[in-house]
Amino acid sequence: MAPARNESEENGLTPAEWKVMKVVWRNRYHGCAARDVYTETAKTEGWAPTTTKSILRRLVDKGHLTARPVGNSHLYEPAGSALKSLLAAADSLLANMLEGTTGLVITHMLEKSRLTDDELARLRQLIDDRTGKTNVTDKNRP
Amino acid sequence: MAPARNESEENGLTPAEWKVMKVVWRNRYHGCAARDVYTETAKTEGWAPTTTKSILRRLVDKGHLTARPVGNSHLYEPAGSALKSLLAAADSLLANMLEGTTGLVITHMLEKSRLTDDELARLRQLIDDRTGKTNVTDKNRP
DNA sequence: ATCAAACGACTAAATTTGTAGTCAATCGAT
DNA sequence: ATCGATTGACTACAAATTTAGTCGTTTGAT
Repeated sequence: MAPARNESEENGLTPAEWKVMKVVWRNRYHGCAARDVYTETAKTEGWAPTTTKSILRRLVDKGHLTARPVGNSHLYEPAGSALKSLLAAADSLLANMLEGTTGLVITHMLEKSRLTDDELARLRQLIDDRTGKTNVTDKNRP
Repeated sequence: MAPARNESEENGLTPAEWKVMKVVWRNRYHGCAARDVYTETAKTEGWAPTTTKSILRRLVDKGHLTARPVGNSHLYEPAGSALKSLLAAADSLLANMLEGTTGLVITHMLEKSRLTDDELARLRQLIDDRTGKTNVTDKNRP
């Protein structure tokens, strides 16, 4: 016998749920009707409208979205910020790092990203702040 | 009716699978017997030996591990590098980024990591190389 | 007022994941 | 040679995920 419970660590979204959440987050200031989401996911994912609607309902159940009744339909709004979910996903990636991989993975992400000069500068500042305070190879010290 | 196939984008590991893979990767040079893995996961996860063995078998089925028969048991070895899987996981994190989040997420990861000075230096070099080549706010240019 | 379109609730089914039991074969110690 | 421990193969089964259908109700156009 086997009880099963998962939820990908804690607040985890499934891949399909991410796709829906991304649409809602993008439209976070007006909020989304189900239709706004499924017209898009129909194009991008080829999903039937009902598929998207099912996922929306589950996201509400799980507390990732709020649904306010408006007319005959609902207005869906994110319950939390995209950033919070992304940071949580980043944390669970970090949790899987092995010895010596972290730097390489962060490097890889940096390479694949188009950061603005401002973002790069901030990152560089952070690196400067941290250099010398860690885990040094510690050969020669005055 | 509904066919379902998932696999978390492509090569994705489930959370339980990551836990097993991490043990095998850590012992990648000797290889692991099932027992090596389940003594550890029993401690760290509280799993029954059979649970771990099931996951090992599934990982072989999915091609993430190879199993070479040795005596009465098998020697499990990673079919791919940990780094490769981590980079794939990083890519699917990147795929979920929204406008303006990437820098913050990378910053967050950097903050949470203990990189060596060497790694920090490499990262800094990369940042320097990239600064000025992107997405500039583009106000003043000589 | 009528009626088609659309909505959300409910239902459904294949698959995957998590978790573990059973069991025949085998290895190792006696 | 015998027998207990261990192994991997197979089985089990609940919960979660993906994907979508049905249907009563509401709405908007006529």
